[in-house]
Amino acid sequence: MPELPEVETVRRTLEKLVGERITSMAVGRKGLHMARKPPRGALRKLIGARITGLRRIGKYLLVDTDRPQSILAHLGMTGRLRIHRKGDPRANHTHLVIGFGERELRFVDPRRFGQLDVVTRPNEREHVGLAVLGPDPLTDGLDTRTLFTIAKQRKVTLKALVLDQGVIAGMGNIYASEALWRAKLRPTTRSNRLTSQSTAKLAAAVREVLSRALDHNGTTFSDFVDADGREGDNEEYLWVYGREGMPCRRCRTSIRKSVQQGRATYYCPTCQTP
DNA sequence: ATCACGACCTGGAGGC
DNA sequence: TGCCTCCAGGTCGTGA
Repeated sequence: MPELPEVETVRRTLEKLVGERITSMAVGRKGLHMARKPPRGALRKLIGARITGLRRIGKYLLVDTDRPQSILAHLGMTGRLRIHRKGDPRANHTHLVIGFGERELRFVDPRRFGQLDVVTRPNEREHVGLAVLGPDPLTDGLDTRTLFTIAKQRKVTLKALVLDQGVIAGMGNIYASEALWRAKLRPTTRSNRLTSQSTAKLAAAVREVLSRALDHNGTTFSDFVDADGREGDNEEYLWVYGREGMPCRRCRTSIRKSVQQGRATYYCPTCQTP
């Protein structure tokens, strides 16, 4: 579900929590899979703290408090962070409930691929998930020269290159297909074969695809919603993802689907040249 | 060192 | 209706 535009959409709808004081903290007993279990003790110590800001780094969200600690969240595939009223029925797979008087922020994740942790500022970047992240295209920009240098050093497919969080933080499977279509590049092409011109196109395409999706509040393919429960509108603007057999929006060729590294890739066999 | 693959989970959709 | 198989926005550990 959540790639950079979706996580940023959630971040924006969570900003209304700034200034609120944490009055309760309930940690589910079933752990999340990735990182170890959410640190129950460290989370409970934040009762009484006040929210001072919401940040996003790649696909990670940071809930800053007026203490040195921040809550770190990653939504994995099916994670949701939503604001509820205290009495609302609690969904299955609710892993964390942060109370703010009459309101609650709930983290729900059926597949349990998400992550929850507590990090200490200003060393939050030492967290294993954040330490490896490359530039975030929307906050750091995406420098063509840097991307070109990395591409030349490696022989991964372009699909794998743009999905690598150490290369572009925040890219995911939907927008990887979208960006490569936009840049007219074949997903199976090896990164070391990129020219500086095509790298520039790719960098521009990445920025464009992500900011456009953000303008539409993200893509709801099956179940993404923001913190207020609203779906994103970007699905109807997708160029290739999920459009197998439908005409390419540039050249009318039938869009193809293939599987790369176990993940669906969509591309146009005519205008995305190998 | 680099790369591709399977594992980790649950639930929804579609076939029979 | 019910059972089975397949598929899913992410990341990490393994083995080649």
